[in-house]
Amino acid sequence: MATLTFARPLTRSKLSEEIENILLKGIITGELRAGEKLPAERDLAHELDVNRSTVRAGLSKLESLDLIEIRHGDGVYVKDFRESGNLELIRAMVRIDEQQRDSIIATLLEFRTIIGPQMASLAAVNRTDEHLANLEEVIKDKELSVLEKDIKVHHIIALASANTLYLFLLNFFNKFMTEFGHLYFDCPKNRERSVRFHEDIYQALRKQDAGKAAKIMGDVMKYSEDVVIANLQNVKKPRR
Amino acid sequence: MATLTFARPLTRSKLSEEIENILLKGIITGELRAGEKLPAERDLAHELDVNRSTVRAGLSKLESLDLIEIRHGDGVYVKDFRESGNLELIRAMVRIDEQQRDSIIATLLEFRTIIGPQMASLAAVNRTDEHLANLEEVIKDKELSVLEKDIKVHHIIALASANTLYLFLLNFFNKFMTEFGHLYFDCPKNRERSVRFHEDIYQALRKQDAGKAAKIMGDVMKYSEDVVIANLQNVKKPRR
DNA sequence: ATTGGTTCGGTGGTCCGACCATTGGACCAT
DNA sequence: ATGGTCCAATGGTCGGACCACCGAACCAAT
Repeated sequence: MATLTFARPLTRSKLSEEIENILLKGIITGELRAGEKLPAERDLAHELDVNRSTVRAGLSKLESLDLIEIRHGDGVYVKDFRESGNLELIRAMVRIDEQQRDSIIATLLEFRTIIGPQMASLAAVNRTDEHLANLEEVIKDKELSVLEKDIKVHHIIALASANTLYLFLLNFFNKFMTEFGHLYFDCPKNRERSVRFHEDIYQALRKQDAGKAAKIMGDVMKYSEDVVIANLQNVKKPRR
Repeated sequence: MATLTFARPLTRSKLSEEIENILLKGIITGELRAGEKLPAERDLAHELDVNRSTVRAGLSKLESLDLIEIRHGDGVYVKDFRESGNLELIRAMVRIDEQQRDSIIATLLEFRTIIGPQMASLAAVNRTDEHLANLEEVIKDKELSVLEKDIKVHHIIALASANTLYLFLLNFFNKFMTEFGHLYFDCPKNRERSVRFHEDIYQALRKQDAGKAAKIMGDVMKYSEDVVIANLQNVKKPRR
């Protein structure tokens, strides 16, 4: 049976999301400047030819991203996303501005190289037998692709580190991996490298050897960083 | 004139935010388990005795936090926040579960100690004359408190690093600093330490000395980490 | 001239009831 | 067992109304 791995789930956008994206783009590109006051919801609704509820739904999302400030009785104001922007905004920026995609991914990978060893070290110390069992189960699971395994392995390590911050940072990375991981895992050599990593890190965690865990993590992070960055440069579209 | 520095701005909560918090609490505490299906919006509205629009506003926020998944024509499902939670969720968790507050703040500070030097190093290399001028202006501004200066100084350093990821991570930290910074800056000795830091880091950026910038940042991060963690332990409420 | 109260128009927050769009399941025909 | 059709449930959008709040303008008292 054909697998259709190439077919991404289609995203039929909701109207409110279109509103969100219109304003989002305006803010990121700077057309809507920080401090500027947006038209009233009723006016926006009329201009964009949608209902006020729909506008409000879109604005609500932008407020969650800390890109605007909605003041009851006053109005809606654009914030300076350089001061208030959070990590979720990075994903939105990649969606809007494809120009920046490559450099952002490279930055992410560098960052992972910095914090990965720290997280692995913590995990080696704090891991429970249950974490170890879960890890073994994932590694041996024949149903999973290497990419899926890799994401789960990292997730278990983050859980084992018993550090909420690392866990949520990793979730952020994983959302990118799900989207762009193929850049790395399409190559059999890289898949082999990951399988080896999974086994090695498992042993390090089993022995609770923090130093070894950190080194193993650091090495594989550096390796993947180099590979992906090289890939990005290869497929980079030429700019005049 | 009295300053009222003790008076935090009052938060008159919106109804939709109460809905959000009710469900948020349920999810974080585990009462609402991952995968579980929530009652239909119409039923929720009836149970909570608010309008369906209000329920939708609350659900929309939770969706932004990636805590629930809203499926058109199907229903609303609880996600596993350990897999999907992002940094913004940490702030929500601190708001809901005060028990965890101290350990989370400590974690944040440790983390800052790890990435701070990296960011300072990048800033020393990539800073422009404009960054330097802004930095000087902030440091010399007599109107600002040391806490306000410190936040602005870090923000300029993050901007100078020319790294979107660091910038947005720092924004996240700053939101905590605005709330809990007094734990550190109430003490005159710590304020002096920060003033010295501002001057030193300015000089390092001026000379574009990456190594020195990293060391200066690392030292002050470690210092503040130790101080705040000691403070947290002092004010910790005794448990049973 | 400054301070404090009042009014009023504009704006976001909530409510109501209706209809549209999509989904999942039941049922049926092949 | 497969695919088609229909239906009830559910989220998305709509229009219109009213409430809560803010800011500016104005007024009143000192």
